[in-house]
Amino acid sequence: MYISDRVRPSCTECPIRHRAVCARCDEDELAILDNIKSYKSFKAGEPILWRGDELTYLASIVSGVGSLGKTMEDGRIQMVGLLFPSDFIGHPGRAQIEFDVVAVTDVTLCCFKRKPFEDLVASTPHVAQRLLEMALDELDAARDWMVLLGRKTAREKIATFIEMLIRRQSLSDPSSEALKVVLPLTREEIASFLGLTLETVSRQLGAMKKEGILHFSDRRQFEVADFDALHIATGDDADGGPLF
Amino acid sequence: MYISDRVRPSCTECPIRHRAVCARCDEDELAILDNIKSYKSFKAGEPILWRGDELTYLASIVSGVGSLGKTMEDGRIQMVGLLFPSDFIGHPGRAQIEFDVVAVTDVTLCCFKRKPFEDLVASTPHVAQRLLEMALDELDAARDWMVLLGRKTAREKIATFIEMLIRRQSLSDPSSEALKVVLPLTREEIASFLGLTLETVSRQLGAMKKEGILHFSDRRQFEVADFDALHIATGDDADGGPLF
DNA sequence: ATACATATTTGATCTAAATCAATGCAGCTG
DNA sequence: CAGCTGCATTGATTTAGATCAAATATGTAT
Repeated sequence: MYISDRVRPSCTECPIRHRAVCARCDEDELAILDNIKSYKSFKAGEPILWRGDELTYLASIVSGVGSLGKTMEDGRIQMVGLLFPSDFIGHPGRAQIEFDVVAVTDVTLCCFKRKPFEDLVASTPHVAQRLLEMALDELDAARDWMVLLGRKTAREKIATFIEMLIRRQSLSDPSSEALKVVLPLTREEIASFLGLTLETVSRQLGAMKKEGILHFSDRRQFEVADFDALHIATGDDADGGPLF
Repeated sequence: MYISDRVRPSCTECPIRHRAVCARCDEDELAILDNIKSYKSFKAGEPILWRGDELTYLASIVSGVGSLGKTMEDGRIQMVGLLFPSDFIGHPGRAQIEFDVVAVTDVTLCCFKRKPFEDLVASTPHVAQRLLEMALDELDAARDWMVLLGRKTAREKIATFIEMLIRRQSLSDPSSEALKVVLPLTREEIASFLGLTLETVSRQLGAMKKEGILHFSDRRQFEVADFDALHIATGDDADGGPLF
């Protein structure tokens, strides 16, 4: 199975502190980060930030899964990203956030005070470069997701989503059995992520179960029994770029 | 009408050289950039880069309009961005490009040799920071576009697209009459950008003409006669974030 | 002008997925 | 254990937009 080494190669380094950012930091820089950090926890379902909120902190996810999304005036929701451990929240250099951040499962964040963090970015070129790399990875991932939203069928969306979950799960826990998948999201949340409705998600998962591609042990837990069929169903070519 | 000052505020500065990157460069840095730059031109319709191409240059658009997109195995195409003057092509720190770049109109690029450009980024913190800002702007724009692709109706997509064009046109040419729009794209290209088919694009434009929202002087040129109606049709709230 | 290629419009039909509407199934709580 | 409450499935129906199919401009080359 294809696992990208391009997506946040540093995310298993520096496991205790703030993995995403500090990959190349020396002890002095780590000390600064430690000084301005604090941990915060959120229960599943709780909003973390709302569109337009003033950002006094930037944060990186320590544990749990969050979502980044936008709600339209009439209530339609589109998720634009899932936040896994080591993912970053907030833009250095921006005082506001443009999207809603919600805790999907219980979430723990490592928060950095914005002002001193930005000072560190300004005075430490390799941190700026690391953040640039991360932003560019996310930009590519967002664009791949645009292809999914604009052109893929329901089946292809679901298959792609499952492949992405597998990739992210084995990245954050390389010891885990690769083909056992735990869905952190409800059908409705999956639907908001894929630009579908919850019924369509349910039907497609049901169909893939009936076809023997997935073996469910529970409504939120299954094993991929036929990875080739799953991959073919994504509509991507063999080495299709990594999504998230 | 709402014009964002967040989108590339520097794009009218430094008009002769390479506006996007050099906003804060001093004369020495500009000299380095001048040294490693060269101009290249492409005719409308020509491919500029293909997915997987080795990048020996990074570039910024001087004139014309380009597109960034991905083609699926079976030929389905999704554009993931339009490239206007001052937009940047290629990721510093990446040897390959993940998307197809095509000249939509005749295009002139200002190309920088990759290696020395990356050296400049590494040794010049404010350039890295500028690139980070640009990447984060594009990331927000890409995410807003995900909302469009995942949740908006055909009508909303078209209206949003026209608003975006107005914004970009008046950014690159503030003297232009804001509500006169020249479509640089064919119906088919608009469709690939919006996740629609060309017939649907044609029908929606036709309907907006009949409803008096747009006055066409030519198939590729029209005036927005009723901006409020257009904005309402986007489905965004009043101060809806800037798209591209 | 004539012919040809390329965009565009317009109409008729089809279909994937949305919507509407129950019903089923866990995990909790009292 | 009975009764909620919040997911999840399943079925019937509708519909926005895709697909299929001409017809009509527009532009360019001969």
